[in-house]
Amino acid sequence: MEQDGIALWRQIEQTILGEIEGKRIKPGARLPSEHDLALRFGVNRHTARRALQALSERGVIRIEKGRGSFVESSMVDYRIAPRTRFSENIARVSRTPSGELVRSLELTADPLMAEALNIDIGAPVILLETMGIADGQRISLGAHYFAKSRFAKILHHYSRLGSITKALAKMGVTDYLRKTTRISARMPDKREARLLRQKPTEPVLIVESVNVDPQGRPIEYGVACMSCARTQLIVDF
Amino acid sequence: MEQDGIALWRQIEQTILGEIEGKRIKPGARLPSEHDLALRFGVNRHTARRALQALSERGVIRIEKGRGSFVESSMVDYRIAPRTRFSENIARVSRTPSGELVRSLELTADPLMAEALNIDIGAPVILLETMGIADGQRISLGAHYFAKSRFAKILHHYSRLGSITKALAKMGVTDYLRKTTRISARMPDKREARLLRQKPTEPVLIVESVNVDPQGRPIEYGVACMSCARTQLIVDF
DNA sequence: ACAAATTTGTTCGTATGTATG
DNA sequence: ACATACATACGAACAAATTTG
Repeated sequence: MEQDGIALWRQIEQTILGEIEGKRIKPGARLPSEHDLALRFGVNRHTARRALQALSERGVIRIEKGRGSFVESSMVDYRIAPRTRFSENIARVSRTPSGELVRSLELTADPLMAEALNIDIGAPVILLETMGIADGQRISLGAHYFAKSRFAKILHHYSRLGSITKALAKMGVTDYLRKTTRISARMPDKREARLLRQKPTEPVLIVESVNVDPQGRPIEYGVACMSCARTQLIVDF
Repeated sequence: MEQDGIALWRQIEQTILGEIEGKRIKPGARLPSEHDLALRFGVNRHTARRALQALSERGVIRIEKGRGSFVESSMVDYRIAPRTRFSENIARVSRTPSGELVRSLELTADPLMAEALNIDIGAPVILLETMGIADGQRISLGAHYFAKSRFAKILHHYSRLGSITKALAKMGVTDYLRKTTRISARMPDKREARLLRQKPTEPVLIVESVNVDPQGRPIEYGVACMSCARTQLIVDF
């Protein structure tokens, strides 16, 4: 049975996952039938089936009764580097990036925002909530906080340009970089799951970052909530 | 009530969270009672209670009936940088690091391992599974894969030294750095939840990395599974 | 319209190793 | 040391959906 401490079906899962991630099986392609996989790995059909089930739970494949198992459109590698920009990030993997404003509102700085933006607690803050989309797939729900004192017109520019980088450029910020990045994960609330079109039983990655201008002054405090079935963070140094 | 699009209790949750993360309320300390918090924020006790409930679900505080709410021992900031080492990482935040071997076994390289370690599929691989502990709290369950051809004696050295960095040094690898890092999240399986002493309903962060020597040759392929209630990843550039 | 073949889904039964108390 | 529960793995059979001839 389990000769080397790792369950057979897990090994099979890993092997197939590797073939999918390495693009040796392409997105949309049909996997061999359960029967064939069982033959190939020399196991019972149940064991092969278990591996497929696990891949399906990961969102890597989709199983259709009577038809077979199919590789889902691949995960987006979201690169985190000092100059991460959403649109560049998505464009690099030859996908069509698009942003959409979910809502925008004004509020007053709570201690977290105040510290990140280096403003007083209670100072006015503008929040832009955006949906990041790649090839029609909803990738991230981002909350972007700006000090109103400096970026009062951010909403105006963003709604015309559809890009935070471009909106900031209009306001004299031609360059900025990532100062801190904190990554965690949790279960989504109902609203997040609905907006990201994902199951509420699947976790989301939370990426918190502060962007500063070349002089080190805080520009933006952002909290992104990413579907972890559709994205994978890649850290570049 | 919800004057600016974000529920009151969420704002209170954020404010208290900020105070906890900023160490203005220290680990182990008792929070003000629900009644006092309600007075402070000018809301009904139920609203304050909702915020506490949310913090408790996040694992940030622990609520004891009839006694009060207490700040859990704080989250560990786990830094990811080119030279990340577990023990240095934990020592920096003045905690006691310790490692523990969960199990070790030999297996043959699946496509994922083979690519990462630059060896043939099916080549012998040594797996060390370790538990990373900080201040008695279980932080991470790490799977470390080494090519047996080069690191046949890794288990021998690790079991005497209790540190992978030191074991590698014994084998001539005095320096190594992180080549790639991929971060994702998922629900833990039962074994992972049990070993990490966490609820199976709480997600785990998955950090996959390849460490290489200064010449760029792969040394170790690692997959760490981290309790995301107790850790937060910080990316440093 | 129908039959046959293929493929996934489900339910029995049996056996074994591992973890827990 | 023992009993119990659980996950793993194999085997056989049949049901349900889909495709093909």
